[in-house]
Amino acid sequence: MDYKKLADMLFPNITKTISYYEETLFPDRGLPDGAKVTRLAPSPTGFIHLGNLYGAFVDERLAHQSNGVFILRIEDTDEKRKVEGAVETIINSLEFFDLRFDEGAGINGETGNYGPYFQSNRAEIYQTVAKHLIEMGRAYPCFCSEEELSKIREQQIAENVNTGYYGKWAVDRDLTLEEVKKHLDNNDSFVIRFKSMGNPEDTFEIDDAIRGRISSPVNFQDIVLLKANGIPTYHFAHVVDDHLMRVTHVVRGEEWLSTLPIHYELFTTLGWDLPVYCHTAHLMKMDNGVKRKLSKRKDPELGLEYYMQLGYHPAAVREYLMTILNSNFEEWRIQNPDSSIDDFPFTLDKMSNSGALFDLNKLNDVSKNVLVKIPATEIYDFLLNWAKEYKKEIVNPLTEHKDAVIKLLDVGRNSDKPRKDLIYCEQIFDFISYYFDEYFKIVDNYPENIDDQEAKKLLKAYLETYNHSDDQNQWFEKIRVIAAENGYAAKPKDYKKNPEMYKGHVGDVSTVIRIAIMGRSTSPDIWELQQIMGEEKVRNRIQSLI
RNA sequence: GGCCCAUUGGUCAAGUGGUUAAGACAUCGCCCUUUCACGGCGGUAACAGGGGUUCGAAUCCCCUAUGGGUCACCA
Repeated sequence: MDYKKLADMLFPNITKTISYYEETLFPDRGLPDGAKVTRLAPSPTGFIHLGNLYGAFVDERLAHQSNGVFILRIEDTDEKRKVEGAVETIINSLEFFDLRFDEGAGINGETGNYGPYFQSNRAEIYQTVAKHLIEMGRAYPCFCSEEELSKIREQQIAENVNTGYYGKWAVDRDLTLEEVKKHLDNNDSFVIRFKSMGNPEDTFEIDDAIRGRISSPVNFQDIVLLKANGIPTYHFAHVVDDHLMRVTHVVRGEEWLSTLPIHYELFTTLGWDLPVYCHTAHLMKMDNGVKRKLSKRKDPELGLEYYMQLGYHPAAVREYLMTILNSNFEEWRIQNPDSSIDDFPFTLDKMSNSGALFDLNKLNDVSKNVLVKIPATEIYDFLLNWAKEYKKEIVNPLTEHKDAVIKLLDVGRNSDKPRKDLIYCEQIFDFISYYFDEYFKIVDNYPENIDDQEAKKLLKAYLETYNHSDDQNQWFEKIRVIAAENGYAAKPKDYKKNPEMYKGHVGDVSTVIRIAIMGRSTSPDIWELQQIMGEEKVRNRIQSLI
């Protein structure tokens, strides 16, 4: 068989060679030792989720920690799945979470010398490599129709052998030049298949940077390299692109583990070095007592949009992700409370290889601790930007009362034991919403031992002695007096000792006041809040209840 | 079904032949305290099961179970 002739017959217009690409167009990057080149390679379906972010974070850290390069490559080889505007969505989402690309697809076109970065624009490159494989006798055209393929499949099932296109089942494997020519003249559509030399009995071993040594049977399937439209399958595109883009580390989900043998055979057949594979575990979720993979249909918390809508701070999400990415991160964080997350020495071998359960509780806890370190003015800006996008009706109130809001956000945060009330925007706004008259609502009930009449009496007394310029101590002493005068213990300890002597204690009195002013039975310090709200607002709220 | 991967408290997890089996979140109790939050102290709670190997196994091997992935001209 004259493979060269076959190759020219199939690809008469391909005149470039692999070495042209390897040496002239995409030469070695000349990066310092240890610099890692990684890539995020999403398909433009318009849906980017937490799992993507998780993997992207690994790519980003690997590249930027080693002075390497982080590439965005768009895997748009499947026309059916393309979604308009998806690339913009992907870039915007990743940027929101502070993941920056050095190279590849971008909002304003591509940057970098190893493009194009859209696979749909790389057809000539793939065809050059395919042609080369045909010349080697390791690829061939296959003219089988879908019907023929499913017929083969049926028979394999009937005979109880492995399904697929391989060995003696690969009927077009040894077509003669004349047969190929006849098909071509007939304008029959065809794909290019890889000619596998693998024996299903053989196994190979490979080191995965996350999972360690893994072994599996070698590939023996003649998988499709180029589809009928001349566009490559994922397998072929992965091998060609990652080689030519000089990618050193391939980070991808564990669903790719089972096709690793294909990639292994492709790389070795072409005589190319394998990248370091890093197969990440899936994010899981607890559902009715069983652990299962997060699903984009059933689980809104998988979508990045979910966190953006609730207004989680990107730094909090990153921080949380890092805690599940590297098991020693939390320990490091305790020792380096004020360091940037970028200073943490992220390593692949500290990554778990079993699926982590996504834990909203933990995210919230992490978020509290992240936000407590962010200045109130910055939180204000973040809150405002969030509102502009997701809760427009509060933009005006927020802007009009900017100074007060900043103070409210900062209450109790500037001490050795700062309050950690702030988690995410939706919750933060709720937390301070009582300030705004249009959102103020009485949601909690007075303590059980106090009825409406009693509450009115206490509030009246409070209003009569209220002096807005009292300091915190003077203010609270007055409350103790009111308590005592009305039969409440001025100190909770007194009440505890002799509960039968009192109607309650000073805490009950302050609760009544808190409810009158804030509408709820829990809040930060009343005096501080009153100072922020101003005398008029305080007096009005009390007045309206008596 | 074949093949591959995984399995330590409710969750994330440390652990790589000898540990009282860490720590964090959650939970519960106590303390601090005018509420809440913060903080402090303490408690409950785990090596999926069964066989080996070994003086000794969470750690090595085998089997079983469970969960996950994959078997496309999708990625």
